[in-house]
Order: sequence, then C-alpha cells, then structure tokens
Amino acid sequence: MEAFTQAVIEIIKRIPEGRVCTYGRIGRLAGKANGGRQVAWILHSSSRRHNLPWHRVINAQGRISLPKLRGYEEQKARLQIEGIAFDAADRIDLGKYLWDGERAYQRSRDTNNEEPR
DNA sequence: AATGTGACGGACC
DNA sequence: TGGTCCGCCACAT
Repeated sequence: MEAFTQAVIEIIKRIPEGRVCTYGRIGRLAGKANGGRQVAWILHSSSRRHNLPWHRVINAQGRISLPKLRGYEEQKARLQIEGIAFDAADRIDLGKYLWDGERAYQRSRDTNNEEPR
C-alpha cells in the first residue's frame, strides 16, 4: 500500500466521534496539497475493509458527497446519531464540527483541554 | 498514448 | 445560494 494511502487511513481513524473532516484537509494532513480526489477514491474503493469511521468524511462545502440512494441516507443517519446537526439545506456547520488535526495536536500538547464543540 | 471518470476544491459570476 | 469551469490525481479502458 502506498505511503499516502496509509497516512490517509491513519488520519481518518483519528477523527473523533461527533466531529467531521473534509477530503481536501485529510489529503493535506497526509502530505498532498491537492489530494482530495485521491482521498475520495481511497474511500470509494476500499474503506469499509479498514473499519474506518468513513461517515465522518464530508466535502469542503459541508455536505455529504455520497449520492442519494447510494449511501447518502446511511451517512447522514450515522452522523446524526453522533450529535451532528444538518441545516435545512442538509449542510453541516464546519465552523462547529470540523476536526482540525493539527490544531487538536497543538492543544493537547500544552493544555489537556477537551476538543472544542 | 489518449481519454474518461470520480464520495474533490477553489474561483467566479 | 447555486451553477459552471478548470485544475488535480490515480485508475480504468
């Protein structure tokens, strides 16, 4: 397996319950500036086998990218169960739920505060 | 080698 | 808010 793919998997595993991350951000954290499409492809082709919280990955517009009747409903349900809210247009407030891997790391280094909500 | 295709993203209008 | 366009990237034909 490629290093990038491995990194992507590890990062997705670290997304906390009740939070989400975007394809593009995951790609950057894994070391590729424009790896969004590749991140999506990795999930599309083999994610379920890695036991990943795949439902916590959404697009930069704060929306679920999965087509309706092809996973959309399931992903939305899983997120709602974790307490994530959708607005009238089925969008998620990234300012509130986005998990920033880097900031989370820094904060846990100096203080022992919990993740913001 | 050339072209098509996505669970993408950002810029623009 | 929404729609289009174009750049990106790896994989499939």
